[in-house]
Amino acid sequence: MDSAKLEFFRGTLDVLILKALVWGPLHGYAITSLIRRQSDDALLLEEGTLYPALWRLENKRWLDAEWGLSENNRKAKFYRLTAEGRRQLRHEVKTWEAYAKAVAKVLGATQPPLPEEVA
Amino acid sequence: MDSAKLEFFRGTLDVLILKALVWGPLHGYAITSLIRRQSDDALLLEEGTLYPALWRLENKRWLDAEWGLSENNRKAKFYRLTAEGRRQLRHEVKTWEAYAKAVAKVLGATQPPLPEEVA
DNA sequence: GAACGTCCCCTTGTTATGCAAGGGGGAGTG
DNA sequence: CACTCCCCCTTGCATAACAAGGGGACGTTC
Repeated sequence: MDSAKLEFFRGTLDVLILKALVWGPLHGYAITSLIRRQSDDALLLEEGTLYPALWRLENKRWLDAEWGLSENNRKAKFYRLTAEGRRQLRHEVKTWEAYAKAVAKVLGATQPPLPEEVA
Repeated sequence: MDSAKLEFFRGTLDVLILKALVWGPLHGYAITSLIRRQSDDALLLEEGTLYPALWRLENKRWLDAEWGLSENNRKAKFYRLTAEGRRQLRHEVKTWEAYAKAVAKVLGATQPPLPEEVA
């Protein structure tokens, strides 16, 4: 099947990026690869999606950035979680889990609802 | 915590509506209550969200609608799954499950990625 | 030395979807 | 009478993700 589009799950992007940076400072390209790999190629991040998102998160002080050199000796911008970013990550993970669970409940229902539930 | 906003999970709405109608034809208000109840009040559907969505789904021929009388003897528009809507439901459930699983993989990772995965 | 693939950053324009905030009306209850 | 629940709908807004660009530098291959 087609690789999953993030479009369908707006808001998931932020938490994925925050989570990726838990492993240490990464540049944009590495964030993309990391998320792709850890999701077994299911989550493919467009660059036109990633960079505005990074800017957004940096603007909220959840990330800070610093220019440096990549492993391949190229100019690259490294992003790092701030303390607030770490808090935000915990919060968003909880939000995601609660939401996913709620959706799973509805989608997984195999018993028809009681009549008064429909009324 | 604040009740979950669907905003964070765009696209989930359609599959939830489709699933709700598996139990039989329902009017808009009943769809809202059903989803709310089955999710234990986690998923709250705004009317300004629901009705445009219903129109959209009807337009795609996944639903058809018919005026009738509610359980309380009021004028109400009943929506019903079409055959194509049923197919779509199965498809979207799979998409959701794959996506949720992929996100869970990334968010649930407890081991730092191997260096070459980051490079 | 030209061409190609990989690495790395970014912008602009478009589209869609969910939200907020309205409006209307009818039935039943205190 | 006022109020709450039931039931339908619209308009305007914000914003996130996509598509589709552009740029540059390094390595390897032919």
